[in-house]
Amino acid sequence: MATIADVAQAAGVSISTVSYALSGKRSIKPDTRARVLAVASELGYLPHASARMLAAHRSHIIAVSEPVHPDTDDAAHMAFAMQTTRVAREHNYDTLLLVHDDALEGMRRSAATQLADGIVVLDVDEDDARVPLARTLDCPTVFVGLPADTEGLVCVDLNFEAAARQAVDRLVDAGHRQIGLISHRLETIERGSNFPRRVLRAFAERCEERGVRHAVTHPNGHTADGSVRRLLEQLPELDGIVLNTTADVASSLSAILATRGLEVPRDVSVIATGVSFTTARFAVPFDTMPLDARASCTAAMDLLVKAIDGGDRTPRIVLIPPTYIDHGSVIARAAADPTPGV
Amino acid sequence: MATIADVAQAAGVSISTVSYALSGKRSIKPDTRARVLAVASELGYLPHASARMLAAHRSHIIAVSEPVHPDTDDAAHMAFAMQTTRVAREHNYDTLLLVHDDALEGMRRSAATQLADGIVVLDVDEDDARVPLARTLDCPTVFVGLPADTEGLVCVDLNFEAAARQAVDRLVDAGHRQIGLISHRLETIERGSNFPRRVLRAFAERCEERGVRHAVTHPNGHTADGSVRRLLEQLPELDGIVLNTTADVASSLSAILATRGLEVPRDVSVIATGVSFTTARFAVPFDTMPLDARASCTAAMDLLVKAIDGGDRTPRIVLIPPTYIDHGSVIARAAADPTPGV
DNA sequence: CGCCGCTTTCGAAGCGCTTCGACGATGCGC
DNA sequence: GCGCATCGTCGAAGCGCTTCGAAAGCGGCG
Repeated sequence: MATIADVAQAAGVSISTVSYALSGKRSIKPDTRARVLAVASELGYLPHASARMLAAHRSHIIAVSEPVHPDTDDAAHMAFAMQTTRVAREHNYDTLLLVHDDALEGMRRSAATQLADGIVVLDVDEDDARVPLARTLDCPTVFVGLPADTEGLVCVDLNFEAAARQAVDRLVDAGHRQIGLISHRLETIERGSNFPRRVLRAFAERCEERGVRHAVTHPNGHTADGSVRRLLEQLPELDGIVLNTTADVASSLSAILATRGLEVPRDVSVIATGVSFTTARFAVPFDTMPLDARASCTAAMDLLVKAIDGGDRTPRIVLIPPTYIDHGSVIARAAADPTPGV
Repeated sequence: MATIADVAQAAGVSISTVSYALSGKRSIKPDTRARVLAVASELGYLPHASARMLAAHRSHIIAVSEPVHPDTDDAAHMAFAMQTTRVAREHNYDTLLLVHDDALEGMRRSAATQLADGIVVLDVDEDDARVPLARTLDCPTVFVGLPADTEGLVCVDLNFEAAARQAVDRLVDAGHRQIGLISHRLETIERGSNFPRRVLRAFAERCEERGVRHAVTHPNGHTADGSVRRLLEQLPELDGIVLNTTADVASSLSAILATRGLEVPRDVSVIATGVSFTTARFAVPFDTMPLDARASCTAAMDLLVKAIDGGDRTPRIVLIPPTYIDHGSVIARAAADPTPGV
């Protein structure tokens, strides 16, 4: 409730001196500055948010656009929203949450009213309506995820292709010969998130390059049983599984393999790749290359702050290299063809 | 980018006339008003957020305090944060997300800088540090959840006691004689959320009143197997289960009962009560009395808006009556003692 | 000694909006 | 026909802050 005028009066200086003492934008004699700071903290002075915004042409607020579809993975979304908020605070920004139908209108509104200094767009679809909108807004915007047309945008995403390739390489290097990919449900893929497709493509290409048999399946429901059955039909000697799917499907995998007498990693090695859940607490923990909300949001916020404060709005795509976390779910296989070498 | 001065000039009226035409706070001649509105929408005029805040002493922003613990149920939290945001928009408020360690400091800051007009406190613990803080803030605050000491607070919560009693009554009325409650993990309860305790107490009391055998168990991990075993030890003729637990435990229940030859509802009836997940897509959908984020947040926002706009800050506790959703997981039992009546 | 340049501080002009008081114009009753 | 109430509009005073330009004070140098 104390205003800058109260502080100025109590410290016996002018309002502008207080302002400069607190912001450090001009040099103030050290003892004056100390006195001002002491008085300010004594009075519990905090600058009035809207007055500061109005005068400084900066709100220190970042809008977070977070759409919610029926098939939304709430836990994953939560993680991204939370991390965005946390990282924003580290840069001294607050976050305004824009959800649902309001995601578009909210972006427009918070940009036009200059409520937000910048926008973070989460859960980007291949063909996302927020892409053309962002181009018209004249408000720094960072996309977390990769739309089809990235012309003029700043985007951050996990390098899903690298993650898929690395998973294949790990398995092939360890002697696996028949590798299955359990992907996302078809409806999810059709709805537009593009990373499942990127994983699909990179997985298949890498398997071809490395010359191993491979197959892909999409779960129907919330468990992996149909997927396992279909994989085994195509790959009778299935010895490696790459997971790029939801938590419920992944967590059901061990038990379902067990019903067929298959044990992880004794009979089948498993690697999760580009997934947003942690596999550490599964009955059998899987090796994983997580889609790490913290890493993505940190990178996104760095770019956004650079755009806001530094005026650097050059379009760019930042692909975050995947990290491999070993939980022991991959073991070396004896060579499939046991003819002695050379 | 257009300012109110641009609109005024284009419409040939003064700034204050534009302001009144748009806000409706004074009467303006209909055709003047129409002209102003036309010009405003043509110019795409939207009032500058901070200028409006500063002049009107109102930010139209509500802070949402959402702590995140290690054992947080992300999906449930997401639902509450999203619903709060959605409902706030219906009242023309935006929401600022305060998470984690910043939950306390953020409340203080957004109140002191008058960034927020009001605060919604989510996931309230029995002994929540945000309670004493709220009492000092002089910023309208609504708690979603019930702390131990509600003195002077405005709180909204599901009537968990009524939900527990109603679940017991349903089962007893349908002839069940041995009812088990699967509660939350002990660590969750000890951490401080109080609704599990309220359910425990009301469940036990109601069972006593109705004169049925009952038992309570807390899961250890993420499935219900230990809980089912312990319930059956105490209640060999277990014929009804009340669930007030997490989604993973609940979703594992049918399969675990099946391993003991028990089928829902043929052998055991099940009612979920005060849970934040939906049971509709379970293999066997359970009857449920959901902890409905939408209902809680709507009620909370109504109270908050009343406090902000109407100045009505009278402390009160609003308990939301539970709704029973029938999925057919409860069937009538033959009377345990089959002596023919009268 | 006077001038210059530096440091430190101050005054005042906004930022774009809301809102209060006032003023001219119009309509009514007596 | 005059006074009075009412309606519609306007001007100006803020809201609390940032920031620019300038003033004041001071030491050093020619």
